[in-house]
This record gives sequence, structure tokens and C-alpha cells, in this order.
Amino acid sequence: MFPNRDTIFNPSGVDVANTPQPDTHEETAPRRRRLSRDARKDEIVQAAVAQFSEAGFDGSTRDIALRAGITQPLLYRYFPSKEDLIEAVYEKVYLDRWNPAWDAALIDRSRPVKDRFQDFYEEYAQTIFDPEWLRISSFAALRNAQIHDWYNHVVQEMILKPLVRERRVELGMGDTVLVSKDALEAPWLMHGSLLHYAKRRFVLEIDGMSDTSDVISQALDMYLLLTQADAGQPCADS
Amino acid sequence: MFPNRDTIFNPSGVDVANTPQPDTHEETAPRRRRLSRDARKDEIVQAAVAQFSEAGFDGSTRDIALRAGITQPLLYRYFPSKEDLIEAVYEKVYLDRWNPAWDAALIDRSRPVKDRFQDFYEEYAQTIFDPEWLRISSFAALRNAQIHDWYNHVVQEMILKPLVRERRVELGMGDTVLVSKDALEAPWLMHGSLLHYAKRRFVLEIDGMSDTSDVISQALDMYLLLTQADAGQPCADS
DNA sequence: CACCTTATTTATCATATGATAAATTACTAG
DNA sequence: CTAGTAATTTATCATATGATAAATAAGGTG
Repeated sequence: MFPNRDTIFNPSGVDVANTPQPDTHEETAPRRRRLSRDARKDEIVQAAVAQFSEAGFDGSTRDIALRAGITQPLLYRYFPSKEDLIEAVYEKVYLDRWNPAWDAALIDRSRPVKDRFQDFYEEYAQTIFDPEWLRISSFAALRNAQIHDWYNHVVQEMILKPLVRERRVELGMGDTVLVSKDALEAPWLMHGSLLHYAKRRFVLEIDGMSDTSDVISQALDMYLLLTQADAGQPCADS
Repeated sequence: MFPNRDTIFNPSGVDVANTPQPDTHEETAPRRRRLSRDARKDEIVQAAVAQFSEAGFDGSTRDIALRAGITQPLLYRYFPSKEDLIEAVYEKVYLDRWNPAWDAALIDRSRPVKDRFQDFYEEYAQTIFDPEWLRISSFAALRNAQIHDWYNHVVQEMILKPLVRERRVELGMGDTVLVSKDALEAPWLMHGSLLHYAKRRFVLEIDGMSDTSDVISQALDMYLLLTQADAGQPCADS
């Protein structure tokens, strides 16, 4: 009856040209496709990630439905409320981004710390250095301090503490399990510098920026040089 | 009818309890106070900064009016649209945060680069390391790439290029005006690491974090050690 | 084919929100 | 004190948005 306002006015300016494709036919009307519960749920979450990463979590459920090629009320068959959908998005974005092989790779003492963490950060960058992840995690951090807090904790335990420990061993400072808050400050600076680089490069899309590998190398060098200087006289030959 | 979820669950966690105060009387009804055009405008912008920094730029004009102790339509007497108010907020937040004395201080070659930039960053931190600025600039960056771009340009020209130049002079590498993009990567890493620290410390309010001065010192050391290593052999006595 | 389950859509509601017009009242000049 | 200017409020609109109920139809099963 009434012309489905979403089709005549797209407030987010987003190109939401995700109309259900005419499979092979030409002028197929927006035919209904029935999907399994899980498949549909996945499509909705994916659309929500795309929408939220652009418009923030205030992005409307109608725009999400439009992206997913469904009507807005259908969304509520799978998520009781928008807040539930947001939480599904949190999970999708934050979980399952960690490659379990990394745990072992970081503590493989047959290789220099620099090489290990260079390789790791290059792979990690491939996982999270894209506009969608960077933007949505920024929005999440601003909206929900708790989840950002949790993610920082993960980074600290999985990446930064291993880095400090492995570096200590490499410098012959002994193998301690405990890592103090003070000792974490330097690796946090390094990690933060890379995240900031990623935002400049992949969110702002500043042109002519250095290659990610080079920047990772530089950031790691900064940390390694600092710990070297801390360990004793700078460059003292042992 | 239904209980207005925002009153029982305030997603932004904002306490918008800013009822217009009874001036000196006790039970004074919300008395009208007439202000000059400029004074009222300032109050509105200030309220908008507070509101936007908490709820993002989707914060409602009604909440802003509430914070400012006025009614919502009055806001439109001073700003033709919400977008105009947002631009006034951009100006308030981004401009006038630079102390002109800093320009000279950064190139005062009677002092070591470390000391100069340590002092500068400590003062700069006092200006922008607070939740309001950090949050609103994050929101602004996500919403308006152009303004974030512009701000990055300012940082680069006013802080990072001077740092590179002054460091070169200190290392006896000559006084060049041109600073290549590659040469800016390291100072950007340093600067970014400090911004990331600020967010962890002042937005997430993680407890037990190191003092800002110490962190600035560490970040500067990272950069200085890296340039030292780049300049020739690490720690080669000249 | 006929039937039934349920995915999907249509229609609709209640509230939130940006914005405007008209009524009101605080302050000031004469 | 009076009148007038303009700051401020009250009333109101149009649309956006989260959410729900009922109608429709796709696809599997007998």
C-alpha cells in the first residue's frame, strides 16, 4: 500500500543496493527466499556490522534490513531487540579473530623476538586493519566501555605480556612469569602506535603512507631499543 | 505506554540530571533568565559539547537544551539547524587549543630536544587529555573524516615536523626544511602511542596506570633511540 | 497434489526527534 | 511608569525509529 519509505529516502546516504538479486531471470520481482534460521541470522548480523561500522550503533534497523534484503520486522524474529543484535555484532567482531596458532608462535624461542612478533603483527594486521573492524571497534569503545576494557585485557594477556617475557629472556634477564603494570607501558605504547597508524591509513585513507610491514618493524624496533637501553648501558657489548 | 527503555536503561550511561537550578530562592519555579546573544550561545555550545561527548553526535537537541537549562526550541534561535550546532562544537573543541608560545619553545635550540618536547607534551596533555576532548574528537573522526584529516595535518605541521627537524639538527645531520613522509612515520607512531595511552587512561579509566609524565618520557625515548639507531651505528661514539 | 509448518511480509503503534509558529515575559529606553 | 524589543516558552508538526500483531506464502512431507 504505502510506498515503503525506505526505498524512496535513504537517510544514511549509504549505497544499500543490496536488493535480492534476480537469480538468473531478468525482471524478477523481489521474490521471497526462505532461508534457514542460522543462515538468515548470519546475513542479518553481517548487514548490521556493515551498517553500524558506517553509521555507528545508532544506525537504524530499517537500513540494516535493507542491506540484508529483508523487511525490518523480520529482524525481530531473530533478535528480540536492537540491543540483542548489537551484542551479536560485538561477538562477530571481537571473537574468532584470534588464530590459536599464534600462541605457540609467539613463544617459539628458536627465533629472535623481532622476527616472531614481526610475523605475528603482520598476520594480526591482516585480521583487524580494515575500515570495518577499526570503525566498529571505535564505536564500540565509545558506547560500551566494558567491552573495550575486556578487549584490552585480551590484547594484554595474549600479546603484550608474552612480548615482555620473551624479550626479557632474549636479553638474559631471566624467565619470570609476572609482568608488572609498569613493564607493560612500553609495549602498550608500541601497540597503540600501530592501532593509531591503522586508523590513519585505513580509516582516513591518507595516501602515500608507508607499508604496513615497515611500520610494524619500526614500532617493534622502538620497543626493542627501549628495552635494550633499559637493560643496561645502551648497546653495551655483553 | 511501554516504559521508555531509556529511563530504565540509559545506554550511554549519561546522567542528564541538569535541571535549571533555583538561583538563590528555594522553590523558585524554572524562572526565565534573559542572557545576551553571545552568552546564551556559549552556554548552548558548552552543553552540546558535554552531551555530544557522551552520547555522540546523535545526542538529541532536547537533552542539550536540558543541560543548558533552556527549552529545546530556543536552541534554534541561535543555530538554524543541528548541523550548525555541531559545527560550532567542532570549532570549540578543535580551535583555540594551541598555545602560540609553543611554536617558539619547540625550536629553542638552547635546550635538548628531549627536554623541549617533554615540556611541550606535558602541557599539551593538560589541554587534550580529558575524557570530553578525547571522546568528542573520536566521534568527530568517525563522523567527519575531513575534520579529522585537517586536525592530523595540524599536528603534523605544528608538532611532528618540528620534532624531526630539531632532532636532525641535534644529531648533526644538518638543518633541512623538508621532511619526507617516511621520516614522519616514526614521530607519528610516537604521537599515536600517546593518544592511545590517553584513551586507555582517561576514557576507559583503567586504574593503576603510570604517570603521564613518565609515559611521555618513554614515548619520546622510543623515538629518540630509533633516530639515534638510524643515524649511524647504534651508540657509536662520535 | 494437498497440507502444514514457519519464514516472511504488510499494516500499524508509540515514542523520539529535528524543526517551526505563535504566545509570553524579561529587560531597557524614554 | 510605559512601551517596545527580543529572549524565552508553549504548542505543534512531520518524519524517523524500535517494536508488535496479523496476514501471506515458500518449501518440505505425506
